[in-house]
Amino acid sequence: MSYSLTSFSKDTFNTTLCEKGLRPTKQRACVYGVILGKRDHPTADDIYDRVKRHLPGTSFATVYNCLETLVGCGLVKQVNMDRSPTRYCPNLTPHAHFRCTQSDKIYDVEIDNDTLSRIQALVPDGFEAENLDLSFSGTGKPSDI
Amino acid sequence: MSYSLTSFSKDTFNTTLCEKGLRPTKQRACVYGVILGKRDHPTADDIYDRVKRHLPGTSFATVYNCLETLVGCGLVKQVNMDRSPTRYCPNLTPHAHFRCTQSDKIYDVEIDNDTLSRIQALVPDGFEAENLDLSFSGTGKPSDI
DNA sequence: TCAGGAATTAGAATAATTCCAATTTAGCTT
DNA sequence: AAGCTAAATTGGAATTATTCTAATTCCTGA
Repeated sequence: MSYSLTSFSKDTFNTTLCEKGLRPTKQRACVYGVILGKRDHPTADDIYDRVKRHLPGTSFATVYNCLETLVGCGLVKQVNMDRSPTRYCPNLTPHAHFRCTQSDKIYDVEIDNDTLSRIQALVPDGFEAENLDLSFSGTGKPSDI
Repeated sequence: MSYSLTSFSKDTFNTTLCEKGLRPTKQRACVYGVILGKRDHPTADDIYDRVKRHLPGTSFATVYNCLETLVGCGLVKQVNMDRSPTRYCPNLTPHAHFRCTQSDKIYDVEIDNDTLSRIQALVPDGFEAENLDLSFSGTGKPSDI
């Protein structure tokens, strides 16, 4: 296999899955590996292509299954922008996304703690937010255009 | 027709469309009317059902066409939460959304100007945000659960 | 009233994702 | 090491929201 998880992420991967009673299979490792390997917010389709280069027999269903598992145990995040295909992201820190409408590229946007807590403070009393999603779209880096 | 636009919104509707060289047809008025009439963030499907009660011959394609037109001229906003069907909202002020994962209801969440400008300030130099989307999900009002 | 573009229509097509039933695999037990 | 069992994977069918298409109908302004 030409993809490789660093020993750190291999460890995170194994322990995170095992803690939940899930098996660290080669398909799951590969999906996780390709997401970590090229942090370009790939779609399931992109991931499928990349995974097939390492594990040619892999099916689409497996890619979706693996993604669901990885999202479920918090190893990767889903990024949904409008109606476009879901993208996946290994950046687990709280951050926003910016989509360039011209290149369709997605950029991570840091959220400082102060702004983050102000955002969280918007949630009215009686509501309990488990998740927050912040995204921008517009024209991105000059190099994209 | 049992739905009715207030004279204010009828006026907004007519002038906004006419300004863009678009026709204020009865289907468009009806779609706009049902969205204003029950501000519950309906899906295209919901809107289709409601419109059919007033204009029985209306097709799904028309509902989508009308929605596209209304969104295009800024009379309503699209709300996309995760992968669920697009919802529509007549609240044009900058606001966020909260989805209760138990009832699947969507609530508008006000964003004060101060927080709004802090959020806008997150966008890095060289990027120009035309749109911002902020949404929360979690457990909503006790009455929902 | 008539022409011509705009809007609507029904139904087919598409795209992303999920489901399903059958097979394979991994991780125990012995 | 062999067998067992539940978990994971597989290919293909199904689903769902949405978009497309080509034909028809409707407005509007000459």
